[in-house]
Amino acid sequence: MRVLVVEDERRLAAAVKRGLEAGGFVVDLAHDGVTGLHLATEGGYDSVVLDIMLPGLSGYRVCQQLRAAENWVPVLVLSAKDGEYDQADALDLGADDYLTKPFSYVVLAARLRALMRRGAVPRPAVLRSGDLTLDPSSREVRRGTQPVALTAREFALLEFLMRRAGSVVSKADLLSHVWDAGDDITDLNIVEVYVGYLRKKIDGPFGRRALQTVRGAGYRLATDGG
Amino acid sequence: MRVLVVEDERRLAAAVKRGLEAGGFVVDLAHDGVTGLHLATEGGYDSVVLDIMLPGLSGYRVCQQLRAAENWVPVLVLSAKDGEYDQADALDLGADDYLTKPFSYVVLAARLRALMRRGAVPRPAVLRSGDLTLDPSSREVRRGTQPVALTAREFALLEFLMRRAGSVVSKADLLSHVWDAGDDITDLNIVEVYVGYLRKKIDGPFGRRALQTVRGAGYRLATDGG
DNA sequence: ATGCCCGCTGTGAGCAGGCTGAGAAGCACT
DNA sequence: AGTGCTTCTCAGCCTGCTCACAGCGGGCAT
Repeated sequence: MRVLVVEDERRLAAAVKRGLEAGGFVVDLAHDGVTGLHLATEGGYDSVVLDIMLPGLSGYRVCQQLRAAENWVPVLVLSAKDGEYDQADALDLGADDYLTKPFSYVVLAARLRALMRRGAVPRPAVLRSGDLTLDPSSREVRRGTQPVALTAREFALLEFLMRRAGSVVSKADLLSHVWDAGDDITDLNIVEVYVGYLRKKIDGPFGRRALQTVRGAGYRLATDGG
Repeated sequence: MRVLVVEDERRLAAAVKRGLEAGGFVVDLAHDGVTGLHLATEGGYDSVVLDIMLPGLSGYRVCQQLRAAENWVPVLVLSAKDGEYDQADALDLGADDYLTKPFSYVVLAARLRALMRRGAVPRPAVLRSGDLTLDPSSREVRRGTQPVALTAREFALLEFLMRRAGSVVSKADLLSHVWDAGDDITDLNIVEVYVGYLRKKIDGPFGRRALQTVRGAGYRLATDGG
């Protein structure tokens, strides 16, 4: 099993290499994002371990570009514990698993094996929940074949919910991810307002309820689109 | 397998030649764009390695002219790591792969082999969206059979949009790709102005809207030409 | 049954994003 | 120098998005 490890801190990289080799992997190293991306695109790896903080091209970008090039090699992202990014962001960008530093090589190896067992699973470029589809690149949303016109904010909200379809997302989460965290907006009502707008547009006038309220917890987008 | 390497820096060119010959390729060198273009047009190569920064005729122009002459030999473009151009530009102009310096000869050789395995893939010489056509080599644009006269800037803008027809392109992207990145132009209004010019020319006076505004995101050229 | 939250929605102000007309500056060609 | 075209800046306008607010209603606990 060949693994590519992309990590700029040389000592850590070497340690990971040794750790994984001890676990029976064949390991190649890259010390910056650009090299990493090229080696990964080159193909031939069964999985890629990707640091987020990289000089030049960040791990996120690497992952994003890999997926954009339709390369579905399993990617495990490493991040510093106190990083500004979180798991959700990494998974959104097409990573398959996530580990915060410091971590144990045993755990890393085990997760890699799990990923590889699953193999390279293509993720469609378009999000789908039942007959509701959202294409991030063209910014088009359809209910069945019927196009749905959304404003920028509504679109961002729906995209976020669809990426987490099936799980409950709290209003605070939505506020911080869809409304640019760090702003001094704290009134959660705005989320309720936009959920209302969205419902009007994606659930027909009758009864459908793709976007469910989970009282006291948040909202959940039905995986079957309502 | 015969490869033409076009690279003005003699030492690097010689090194690449040695590296590829070690990998079993037969290598010819050209040290400037004009010679490179002649040798490549001459034919007989299974692939071409093309530096971007070349005296006289840039690698981009060489590639463009090759394709305009319906020569579909696989082209791999080399660029300096900090170059102002990016992968997308190279691929847009008809290159088949892209590598930033510094690179390893092993990787270069592997990629060339992959390219040759794929062989020469003709790309349509003319871009089309519905009844809107744009021919990059003759610089002609037609709506149906009706020719449309565009200025240089309008043409560049339309070409860029047509290469990404169906996806939303942000104004910032347009600004950096159509208006020569690196300039200190930051006022996005110029994009709006040119979109206006373009619409006047490619959408008739009535209702057509090939070039859609996606508020808060950018513009999208309809794949069916409006 | 009652009261209290929590969530929903109608209203309207403010404003950002996008469009356009006018015109200045630059360039090519005569 | 004159003409015509292209490129770009600027300011004003308009649309409709975004958001705060306040009142309403339904569910839940007591």
